[in-house]
Amino acid sequence: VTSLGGPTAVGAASPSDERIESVLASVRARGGRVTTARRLLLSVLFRGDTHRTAEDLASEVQAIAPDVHLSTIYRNLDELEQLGVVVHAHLGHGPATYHLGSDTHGHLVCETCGSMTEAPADFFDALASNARAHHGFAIDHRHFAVLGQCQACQRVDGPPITGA
Amino acid sequence: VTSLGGPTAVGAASPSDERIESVLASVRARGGRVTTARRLLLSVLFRGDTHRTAEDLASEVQAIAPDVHLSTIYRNLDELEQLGVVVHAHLGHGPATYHLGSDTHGHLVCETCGSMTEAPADFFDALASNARAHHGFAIDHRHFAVLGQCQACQRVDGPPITGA
DNA sequence: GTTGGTGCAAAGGCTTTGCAGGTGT
DNA sequence: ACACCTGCAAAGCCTTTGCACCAAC
Repeated sequence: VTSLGGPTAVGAASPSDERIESVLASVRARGGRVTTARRLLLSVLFRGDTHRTAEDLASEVQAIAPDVHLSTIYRNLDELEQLGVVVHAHLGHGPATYHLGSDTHGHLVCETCGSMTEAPADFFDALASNARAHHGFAIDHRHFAVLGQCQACQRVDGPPITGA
Repeated sequence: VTSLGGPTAVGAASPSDERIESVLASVRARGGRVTTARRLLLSVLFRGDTHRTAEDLASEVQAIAPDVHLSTIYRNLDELEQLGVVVHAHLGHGPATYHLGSDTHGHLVCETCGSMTEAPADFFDALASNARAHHGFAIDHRHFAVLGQCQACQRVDGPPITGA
């Protein structure tokens, strides 16, 4: 079940507004323009739950500006990823999910029921050490989920076939 | 009667022939038929390199029987996966690769250059313990690769911009 | 003869791209 | 004014599916 990702605590002035403006400043500095689609996407990103697909985000943007096209969302997510504002993760088959670059957790995804659990970054420390020591390889535990089987599905699948 | 893909027509039986026949016995036991495509796919699987895509395998089969269609390869790989003979792994974006179920290694894939390194199963022991202890989750380190950056690409990307 | 497998073509799901016209600076 | 960005439609990539014929048992 979900936990992390609730809206930030309410303050006098919305803290996401500051973050949005800060990102838009980077966009401008890079020669980019501040468009409605871009601003809306950012506000949706900073406000909502984590683990949303491009289509989820598009729907939320389109609730306010119905003409914003899915391809625009993809293009903007791409740019935001280059700026380090968001990262996308592949949680098994199906569409990628996007979340804020500040999130450092990984994901455990059940191959049987599709449920997802967040895994703190330090779950991956030993694997990271092994990869670095043996191959000089720096793992990125956020990009692809770790697949496997959740507790509930292990119980169900466990006894192979008992006959009918 | 065709000799195509049958047990080696001339000469002593090879070790893969035995394995092929053993798999085909399981297929028959399950009510399946032994077809040319199926036999050829198996011989290609047992003979060749690991980490081949469905299309790679199709090409190799088609070198002998040009009419075998890619969709037949997919269907047969699917069935072989249910029998535990093969597993497929997603090595980042791009097509899945298939290898023998007896392979237990995982994969480290460079996000920058796409190079792939095999990681022994025990690299994942600590992660597996964490996942089990904290979430009762049984990881399957073979299904999805661990992404990251290889040594060479870290050197190139590492120093941001050193000028000319 | 029955069942299951196959070739082919078409669709499916997710994402990217080409283009012509609109928009921010 | 200029480059950038956008909406739209179409393509692309990998994989699955529907269907009629054929082959294995």
